[in-house]
Amino acid sequence: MSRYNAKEVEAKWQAAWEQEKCFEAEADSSKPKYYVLEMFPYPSGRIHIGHVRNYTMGDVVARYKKAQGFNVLHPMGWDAFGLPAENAARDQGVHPAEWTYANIAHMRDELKSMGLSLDWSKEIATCHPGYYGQQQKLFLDFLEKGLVYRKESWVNWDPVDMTVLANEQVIDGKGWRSGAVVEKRKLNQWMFRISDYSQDLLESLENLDRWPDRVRLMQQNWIGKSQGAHVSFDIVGETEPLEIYTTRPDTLFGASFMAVSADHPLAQRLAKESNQIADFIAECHQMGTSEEVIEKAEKRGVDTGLEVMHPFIEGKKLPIYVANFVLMEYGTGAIFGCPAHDQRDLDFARKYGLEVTPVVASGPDENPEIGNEAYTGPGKIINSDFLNGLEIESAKTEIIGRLEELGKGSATVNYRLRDWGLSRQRYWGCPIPVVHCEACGVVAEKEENLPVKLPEDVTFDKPGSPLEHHPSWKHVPCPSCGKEAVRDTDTMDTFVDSSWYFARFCSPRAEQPVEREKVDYWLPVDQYIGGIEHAILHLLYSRFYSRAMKETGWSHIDEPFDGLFTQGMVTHETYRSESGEWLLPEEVTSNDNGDLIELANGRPVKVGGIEKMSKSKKNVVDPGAIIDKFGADAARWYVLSDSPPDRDMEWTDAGATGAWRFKQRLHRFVVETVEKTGQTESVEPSEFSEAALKLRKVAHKTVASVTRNIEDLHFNNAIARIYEFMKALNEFDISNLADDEKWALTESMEIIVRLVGPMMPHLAEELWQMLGKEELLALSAWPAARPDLIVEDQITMAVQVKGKLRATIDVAKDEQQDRVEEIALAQKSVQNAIGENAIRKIIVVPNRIVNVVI
RNA sequence: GCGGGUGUGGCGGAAUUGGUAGACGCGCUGGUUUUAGGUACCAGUUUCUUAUGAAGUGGGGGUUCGAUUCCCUCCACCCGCACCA
Repeated sequence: MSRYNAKEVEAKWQAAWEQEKCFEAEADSSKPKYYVLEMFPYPSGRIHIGHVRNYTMGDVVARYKKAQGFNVLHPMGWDAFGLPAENAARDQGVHPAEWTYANIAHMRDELKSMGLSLDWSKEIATCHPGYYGQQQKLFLDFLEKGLVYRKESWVNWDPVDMTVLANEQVIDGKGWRSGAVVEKRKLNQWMFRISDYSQDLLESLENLDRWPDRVRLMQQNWIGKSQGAHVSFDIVGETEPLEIYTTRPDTLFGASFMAVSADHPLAQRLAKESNQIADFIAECHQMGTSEEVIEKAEKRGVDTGLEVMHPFIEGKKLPIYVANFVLMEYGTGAIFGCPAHDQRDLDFARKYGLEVTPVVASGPDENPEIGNEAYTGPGKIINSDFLNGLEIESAKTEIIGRLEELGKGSATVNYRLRDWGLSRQRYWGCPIPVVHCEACGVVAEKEENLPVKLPEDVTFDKPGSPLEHHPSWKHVPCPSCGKEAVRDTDTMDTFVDSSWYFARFCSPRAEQPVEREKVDYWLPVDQYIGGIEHAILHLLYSRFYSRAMKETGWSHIDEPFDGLFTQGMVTHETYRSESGEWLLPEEVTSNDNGDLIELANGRPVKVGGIEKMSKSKKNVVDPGAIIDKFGADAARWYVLSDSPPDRDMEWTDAGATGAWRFKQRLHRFVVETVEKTGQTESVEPSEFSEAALKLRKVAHKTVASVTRNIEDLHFNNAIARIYEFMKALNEFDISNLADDEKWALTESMEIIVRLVGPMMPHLAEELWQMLGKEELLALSAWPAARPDLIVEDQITMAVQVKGKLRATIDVAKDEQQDRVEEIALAQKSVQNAIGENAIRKIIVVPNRIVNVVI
């Protein structure tokens, strides 16, 4: 028998699918649609195993849904703008466009070698003017609707490179290339009004019942709705009060200081008169813009010398500090500090010797000690005049009422979600299609001038943005008055590109952002698959974009992704040489003793932890090499089989080998069986032998469970069931087959090939042909499980005594309860375990378990 | 720091969601066949144990007739934190 040659077979079927245009989808309102989408990749140059895992999962769903009779849209594109292309331009002198398109070409080939059921006719790249021009059109529509506005906001500024840095480019407060201490700077930037949608984005999460709970929870917390209060404090000797936001107005009597952000107008004003404050603010501005850095930093502040009057405690004054842990972006940028009941405030108070007054008591103790831990739990209010004895919630209501009477505060709903700043001072992104005119101000580019294309002749040798430096690009006439004006030289955040690509796929070549009939048919995406790292920003921004596109008439939906699945990462062991250098897995082999050694020189290798694959630790495997070695089917099978799809999986060569072996085994089995048994009658026999019936039962049960497992995206379980089925097939004696047994065997072979189809499509297609099928497997229907073959009439029940397993009994399905008890008690091992003890009661869970309680 | 998650044999994991823990795969051990260079098949494989049992799902505690599953607490690792994508 000739060996299965994966390379030839895989290429053959890929060509066949392409020739038949199997996966090209057209909107067709007579058929039910199913839109499967995996998060599109950034064209970094090569696909990695994470991509293989992600796209294989999507492909299984796409092929399965197609077999179920759906009109399936399964497109692919490229998230092609972004920083790495500019870094490559700087480091290697290659133009971002050239670098990007070369990467796309290579990655497209790699993806094609995986045999994915993608509609390549709908391919898009966000860096193509055909895409970003339409994005500019959307932007102008949003602008007209008031969904975009300009505002000053903070950026990380590298004073040596004279450029804005991304958070990841700031390392320990310093620029990654220059090493210069990074400053916060204010720039005029475009913002999307996503915060106007806070309530809607929050409420609608409830209906996203095909999203993972944890993602919904993370979004809920990110939006961060809080019920609190605004409180005005009179500043001693000033006319303007200090306005704060708090979620704990009930702790107002425990206030011992006020704190404002370094960016608060009050701090800014005082800095002009006080060097100490100015210096402190300058220090705060060296902290970077990320919330993580701010929260982790030591709580510090400087006393302004100003004081406020406590609104309820006669004569009590509280000092105002400028503090590094107060965020200008949240609430009003000012707080009152209640150290006893907030950890940050407590750390701060201990550092500056401020008073700590407990106002919530957890127990009967009327004056609990506060050590170095703030008390944030429930309790009764103490030390708080008219609030004493109240529970926290009623105290909140009470004090807000009193504040309102005094005109010094009111109940307020606050959201943590901030507007989305989209301006980037970079070249490789979508130009913002507006012009700044001295006479007319900010003017939208005329629609007929779209796309505003990126200039190609740019250099990256100067610090700052190439668009800013370009000799002519930015100089254009004002679209309104025609006088000399300048383009906005900023480009859009790449999150904008990925916030509507799923809609563009419906009509990828349209001369407008989308064609309504197409998006009306295809959207929303029925199953979206991608990494958990996008749980918040990308998904939230896309949800906002859908709403904004609805408001501007481009779509009918609020929620873009009906079903969401977040897959885990792929990890690998790490290896180091004797001298401590990281080694690639392919540089490592094992010797006769099973110890790992370096392939090059035979020296021992130190094995490190299992970590997320990363270039820096070299624990990466190249999918191209894997596919070359094992074939695409084996690679696909392995990434599906090994771990639950939402969890991290560890890549091991042994695992891939196991997948390869199964592929060979299945191939050999079908080939040999067909050789021995030949063709079968197509008419189903009326009677089956016991062995044939047994096989059929396994086959149909497998259909039922694999179908359910794929619906639930539990691919690893589907594969385990297929392995069990394979075992049953192996046990089936194929010598001297009667006609009915032959028929049952053929049925089972067809079923296993069909079930394997979405996962190992090339092998399955090959075997399908071998079974005499004319139609492509890719176009044929999913098998149905016969209900009469999947029910069992005998059930094995467990018998426990005091919760410990003592016996199992075989009984008829749905056997009478007292009969079950009788059989259970008749077991010798059960009697032994009961011994002299009296039986207190017997619990019988039908068809499951008997528990004798003594 | 804040928010979210994960933890089960030597390894990846399963457990119909409160009902026989370890399905299935890998690895390993023994055997059969001899494939001579990722071979196939059969048997075994949680740990301890006086072979009767006992313990066991990251540690500790709790609820329950019964807990991998629910609650509390601690530990370890992972993801996100608004300019990486």
